[in-house]
This record gives sequence, C-alpha cells and structure tokens, in this order.
Amino acid sequence: MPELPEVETIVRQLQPAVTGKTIRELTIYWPRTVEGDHDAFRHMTRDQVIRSISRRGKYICVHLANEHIITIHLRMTGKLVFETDEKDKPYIRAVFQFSDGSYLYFVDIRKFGRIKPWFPGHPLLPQLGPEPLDSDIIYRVLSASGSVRAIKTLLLDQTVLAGVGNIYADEALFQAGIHPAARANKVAKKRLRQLSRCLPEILKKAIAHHGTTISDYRTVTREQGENQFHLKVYGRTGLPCPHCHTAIHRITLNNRSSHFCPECQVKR
DNA sequence: CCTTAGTCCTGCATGC
DNA sequence: TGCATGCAGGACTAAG
Repeated sequence: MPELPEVETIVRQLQPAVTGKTIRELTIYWPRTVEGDHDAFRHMTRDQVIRSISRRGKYICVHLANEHIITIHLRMTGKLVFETDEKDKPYIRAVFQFSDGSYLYFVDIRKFGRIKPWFPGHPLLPQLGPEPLDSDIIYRVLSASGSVRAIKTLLLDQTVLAGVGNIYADEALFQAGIHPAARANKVAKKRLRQLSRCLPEILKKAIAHHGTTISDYRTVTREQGENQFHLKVYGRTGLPCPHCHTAIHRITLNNRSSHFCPECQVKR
C-alpha cells in the first residue's frame, strides 16, 4: 500500500527517467482506471513532452509541456514499472508509450488505482492537508484540530495531513507512545510534540529505505523496499514490543487494523 | 461534527 | 482437494 515514502521513492526514480520524454500513446486496458473522457485524455497527452514529475500527498503528478497534468494514485496495489514480467501481464491496466520506444506500465491487481487528466481551470486534487515532513506544521495542525476523533483517524485523514497511511501512522504512534484510539483532544501536549517530531523522522527514514514492501509495492525498476525490516509494530501482532517485550496488540479502528504496544502506548 | 457501512477489486489464509 | 468465507484497506459516498 503505497504511502508518502513509497510514492516519493517512485517519483524520485521517475523524475530523471522520463523527464523530456514524449508521450506517443496511452493505451487503456481497464477503462475505470482512467477517469473522465478517454478520447479527450488521449488527445491532450498525445505527443506531449513531460516537463517534470512531482508528488503531493500520495499523488504522483506528471506535468506536461502543454500545461496539463496527469495525476496518478496507486491506492492499494498499483505499480508504475518500466518492464513487466509474466505475473504482471493479466494486471496491466494502462500503458504509456514514449516516442523513444520505451514504455511505462500501470499494473494494478485490485483495480483501485486511478489515472486522472487535469485541465487548466479545474481543481487539481481533492482538499489535502499539509505535507507531514515538518514537525512544527504537524504540531500546529494536530493541536489546532481540537477533534474528539481518535488520533489515528486524524493521522489517516488526508485533509488533515497528506500522505500518511496505515503503516506509518502505527509506527509514529508507537514511537510517540500514544495509543491509536486516544482522543486527539485528550493527548498531552508533550506527546503531541513527540508525535510531530517522530512522524517526519519515520517518513524520511522510510524514504531512505526506498519504502516498505509488504506484498505488492515495487519501485519503478521493480525492486522491493527495505523499510519492512525496520518496522516496530505494523503487522507484528503477537510479537514482542521492541521496548518492553509485551505482545503487540491489534485492534480495529474505523474499519482498519491498528497495531500497538498496550504497555508503551497510553491514551492521553 | 462525527461514525458506520458500503463500494470498488483480487489474492490469500483459514476452516470444514 | 475443493469450496466457502473473511480479511486486507485508500478514497469516496450515503445514511444516521
């Protein structure tokens, strides 16, 4: 499940690799993968030079020379890869062909991923909170919310902070010693500060490790990330807490699993 | 304002 | 072995 570090890894690889390339053709194999009118999309991308690639939250933005932008969200199982293997073949949903004969494949087992054309004058992305890479900004956003929602719910809300998903929310809450179900407005200022410091650290470390591969995530060159070897609580139900050796618990919060140490993480 | 459940999808683990 | 069931969850939507 690509979150900010995985998307950032992909964008950093794509940026030097496809900038300057010209899109010759976009082929769509699963219609719902591409939002909006397909003919208009093909028309606006045809023979367009890619100016740059950027990231906003979990979105990849492809900036074209004609001022149009393609936004790509990988959701759960989406990948962007330069080459495919036999296993990928049934799950290729769209293919960009470049004028130099190279390709960029959008492979997505579960078909949740979306490619969306943006036309000038339209809203580019849904409402998104700030990037969670600066502790002062995170602290400001979290303490100002005054929300009664669970702190974990707040972290996953893309309108509050853009880019945090289930893995890094659990990891950051563990590092900060905060119970995922703690009411956001009840968390001590001190711990909120700790969380605000931990979150960017964890995300930056994950970027340095090229992301977390649990099952489907791969880089553009099909490599796995290495951050899965550094997780402390996510997916470690029943295993000992790295701090106190208590078994890690798993609870369901807003229909999502949360992993935490019942000893180290407190509700306020 | 907030929560819950449903939707989209497929693969995989589990249980009988 | 085969079949049914449930689980995984990012973003969105409808209903309460």
